Amino acid sequence: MAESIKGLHRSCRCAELTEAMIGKEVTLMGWVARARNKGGVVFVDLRDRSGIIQLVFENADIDEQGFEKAGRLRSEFVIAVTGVVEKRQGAVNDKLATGTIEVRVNHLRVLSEAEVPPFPIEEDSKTREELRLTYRYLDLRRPDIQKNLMLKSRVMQLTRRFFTDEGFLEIETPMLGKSTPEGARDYLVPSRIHPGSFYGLPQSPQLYKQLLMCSGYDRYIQIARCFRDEDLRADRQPEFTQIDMELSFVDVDDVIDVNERFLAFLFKKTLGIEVQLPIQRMTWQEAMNRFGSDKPDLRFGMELKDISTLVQGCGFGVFTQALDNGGSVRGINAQGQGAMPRKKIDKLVEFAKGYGLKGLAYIAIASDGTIKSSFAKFMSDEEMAGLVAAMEGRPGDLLLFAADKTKLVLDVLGALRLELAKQMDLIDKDEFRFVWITEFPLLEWSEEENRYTAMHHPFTMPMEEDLALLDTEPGKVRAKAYDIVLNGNEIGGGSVRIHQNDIQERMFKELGFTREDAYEQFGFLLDAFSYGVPPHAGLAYGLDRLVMLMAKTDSIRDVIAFPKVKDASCLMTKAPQTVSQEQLKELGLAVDVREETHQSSAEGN
RNA sequence: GGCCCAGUGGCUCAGUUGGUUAGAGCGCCGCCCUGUCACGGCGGAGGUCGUGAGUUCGAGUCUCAUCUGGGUCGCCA
Repeated sequence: MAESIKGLHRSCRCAELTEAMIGKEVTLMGWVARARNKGGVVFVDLRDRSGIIQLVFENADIDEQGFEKAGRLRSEFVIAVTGVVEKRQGAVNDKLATGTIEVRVNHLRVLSEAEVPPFPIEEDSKTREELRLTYRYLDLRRPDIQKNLMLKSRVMQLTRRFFTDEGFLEIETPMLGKSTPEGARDYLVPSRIHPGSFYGLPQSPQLYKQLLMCSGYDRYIQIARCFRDEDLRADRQPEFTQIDMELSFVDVDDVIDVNERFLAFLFKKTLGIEVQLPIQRMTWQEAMNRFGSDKPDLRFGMELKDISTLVQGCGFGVFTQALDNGGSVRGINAQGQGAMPRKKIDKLVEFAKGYGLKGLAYIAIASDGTIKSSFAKFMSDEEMAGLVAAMEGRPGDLLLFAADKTKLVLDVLGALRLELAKQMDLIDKDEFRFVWITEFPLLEWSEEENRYTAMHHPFTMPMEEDLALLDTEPGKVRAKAYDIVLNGNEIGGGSVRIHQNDIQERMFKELGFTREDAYEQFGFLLDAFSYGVPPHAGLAYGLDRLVMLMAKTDSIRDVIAFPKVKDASCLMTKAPQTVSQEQLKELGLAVDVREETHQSSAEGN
């Protein structure tokens, strides 16, 4: 039976008690984490978001009825107790922050009884995620998730403090906006007042923040919810939060400067970590060549080597054909892996095939220096020795080579490098290694659309020194775009925006936009620019991903209170669901779906 | 859309080459216990093996399909 809270006031949270409070009477409220009934004495671990304190119930201190109630306490009951803080009479528990003290209870109220939870409420849960997400409200009681969400709260607070102190204004932008077909798929919201018309939920506040610059709010920040209707990943949710900012009268260095000071501030205040400033910078081209990635993990080496020139005219058709087709041949050296069993190498080959590569060539160097290779028979001994030398191969090393279109080769070796680092345990999990990636390509050739698309977005400023190339070799134009990368994860990115009409028009032309297309989609922004626009630039962090890395967890779901699962549904609420005919009618909508889709959402399991 | 992994009592797992009443730890329930803290002792309940079809004398174990969850490629300006 549940009792009232009437007349009771919580003194503090459980783990906020200290030895300094010994002798004081306190009132605590929380959940029963564990009850140990010894017959004549009952111990209860009381839990709240601060941690755990041990309660002692003994006949001498509490009335008969209260003592009997204490004996009936079960896990997850919500209780209120009044008692005196004491130094422990028995052994101390050094696993608890409050392990030297306990509260001797003289009054107990059961505020809420509880069913036995479907899985244990404990740190480092072993329970499968499916179940935890179905009962997310219970999962959220677990100390590790609580720590993550408290860290996220702190990050948001420090973010606001830092940028406010730097003269930024926090301004909200609409959730109900205009759908823009460029980029990710939009989530659409039907309009009741305009049947057949839809709002688009923001993929980011991009256009609004540029408008704010036009309006003179020269430093803007927002912790903004964003939506992208694309497939999920371990670090990707359809609904996520950005730390979004835009600055006027600035160039690349200004944005980088304030942001690296922000990161240093944030990591110092939350994790006590000193971020060395300035943060290293690397051009996109260098990152791709050395690491096969535009978000390189610099916590370990194993850099890629381009051996295209070396294998030119060699006897191995796979290599020469790749070169003939304009591709390249590159390799990595997995040091000390020369004895890797054939089966494991085959697995790596399969891994590479997953990216679309046809195969991997390898040279395994035994500890005595003898060579085992998948392609030695096509090469002379001198050529093989040359390869080994170029890869700095030493006895005991495993050299892996990919030959194909350069983009694919880089992709595969970049992924292979990470995979091998994981297998070889090369990564120091306690290290936080930042790097700015700069000078991204402005445009990217899209095979399926048969045109250039913006790598960042259509308002990204080309580098001045490349402007001339825009008409001749658009693929070679570099942009004033930058990403901030942490431990191989893109945690933020941004660019300087185009504020000159003529450049914007050339940009649209390269993207295959007619003047009409451009005005149809972005007319309000272009108009705004015609009334006086300051040079401006910005950046946005993926807050969830950033906190995920700070919390050292592998899943973004661990830092989001109510995340979606892989198919973008919510196991707890069962969203999304079908709606009534009345609702549809009011919106002027008719639903036309194949039967299969329609049934699966109705029943779970 | 493709590929890979997992699905056995409330939770986490085991289950040999397909073979009689499917096991364990934790949890749960009852009784006992005044210093435990992953408390302890004694006793007990609880599953037909995600679902469906098939192969077989016989399937948790093999085959196919399907559902659920995870990872990943494509996708994510």
